[in-house]
Amino acid sequence: MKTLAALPKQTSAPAKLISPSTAARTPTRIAPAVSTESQFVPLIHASKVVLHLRQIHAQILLQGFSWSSLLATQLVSASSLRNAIDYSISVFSQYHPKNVFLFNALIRGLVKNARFEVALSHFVLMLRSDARPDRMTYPFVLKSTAQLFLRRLAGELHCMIFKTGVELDSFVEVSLADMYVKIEELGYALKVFDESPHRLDSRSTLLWNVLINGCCKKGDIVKAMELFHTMPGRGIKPDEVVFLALLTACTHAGQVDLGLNIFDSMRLDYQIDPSMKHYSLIVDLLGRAGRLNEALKFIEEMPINPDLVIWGTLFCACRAHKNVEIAEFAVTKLLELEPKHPGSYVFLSNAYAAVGRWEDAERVRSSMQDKGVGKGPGWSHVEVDGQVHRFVAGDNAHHKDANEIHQKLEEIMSGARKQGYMPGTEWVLHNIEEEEKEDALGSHSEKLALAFALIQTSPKTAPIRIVKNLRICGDCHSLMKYASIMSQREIIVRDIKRFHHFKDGTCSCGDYW
DNA sequence: CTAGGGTTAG
Repeated sequence: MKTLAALPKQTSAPAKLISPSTAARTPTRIAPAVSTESQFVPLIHASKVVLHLRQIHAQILLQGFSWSSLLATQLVSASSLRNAIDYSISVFSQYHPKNVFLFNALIRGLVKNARFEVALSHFVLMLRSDARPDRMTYPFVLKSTAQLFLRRLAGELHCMIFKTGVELDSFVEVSLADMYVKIEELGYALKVFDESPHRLDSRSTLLWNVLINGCCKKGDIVKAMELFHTMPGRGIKPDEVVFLALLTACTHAGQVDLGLNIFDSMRLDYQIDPSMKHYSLIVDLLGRAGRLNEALKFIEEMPINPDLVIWGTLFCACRAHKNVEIAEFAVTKLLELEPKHPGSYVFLSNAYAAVGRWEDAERVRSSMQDKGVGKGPGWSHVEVDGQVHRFVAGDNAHHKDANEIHQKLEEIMSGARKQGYMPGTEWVLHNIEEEEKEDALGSHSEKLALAFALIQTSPKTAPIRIVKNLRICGDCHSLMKYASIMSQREIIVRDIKRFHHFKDGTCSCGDYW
């Protein structure tokens, strides 16, 4: 099959294509390119499946001369949004020369599909090409950098934006601030915020949310509340998202009453209807603090029907506080919801296991795998010398340093045991998503990442920074503390909820998270 | 004459 690159380009040979002799022989080919393009664009947008896109692609190929970067861009963009990122990459690589639109479409698609490393490598290709990154490029590049915790690149990108005079519109600013939040440089995030001409725009709620969320993630609820309270005075209307951040922070800080006040204020002072997420945060807030009866009462008085997350949250709280009675009630409710909610498997399986119904637990677990509804494996990554290394729970066999990592892990664990570390088997059953198989405890992805980083980096250098896609489990949390003592290193884990700083045997979250 | 965008939480 001919590749797109091999086809004559419309701009390079127009004279030849419309010459009378050519036109006479191939009359269908003299239609103006513009009309051909405009004919394809809506088709691409209307395509629901990748197969359609491939058919359109083939059709465009048949009319080779009207192939344009616009169509290529549309194809790349449409296929990436339909979960066919590999097809996007192949269209992208076939079209030359690549302009800024094409690069942007691909980078955006890669980010939407969580292929952050690949997104960054295409950004590098872009820098080496004639296409110059613009204000549409940076939000995605910044997002990738943030996700991968690449602190050095973060600064370089900010410089690049500044030096090349890319317009700092509110999108770029939000992305910049959020990147600094995610790499835990709250000071820089605040600087971006303070210098933003958009921050007092009534539509700048997002920028405020990013900052407040940053404070919450770091555990600085005082600063978060301070920022929050300055919003109305500046004409910024808090939205439902900022309350999610604040309530989560209250839960992590054990500030139950503050959280309840914020929840009331959200409804009464700001007229925001709580969503299911807000309700489950309150259940978590009460539950974690051991106020289980109140949590139950709260659920029963909710104006909407509690979903499985709510019952699952209550169930986890009951287990932590060893309240069998309410736990069983929560399990009953979870069972009632089972047929309707394909996402309930993790909770349900744990609930069965907790009441000793191992066969049911196993049945749920395997049907979860059959239907492919698992939340995906836990993974962690860690950066060493600018390279991102990713680890998946229980599976480091393919890693080239698998033996060394395993050995190092053994060494850490036995050292920790001497200092009082007890492998926390209760976490095997805890609802920390997918990683709870017994043998997986010793090979959780964050442990693998830690061992790898300790091998690869020399003592007393920069902190080890690990990113984890789920919440860190209690056993790993405990081991990290011992590891921070033995290695004399600072270890930072950014999990899905917040930052954990391990130093000299303690964690910044105060073990309540 | 020009396609494409940011916060919770993947």
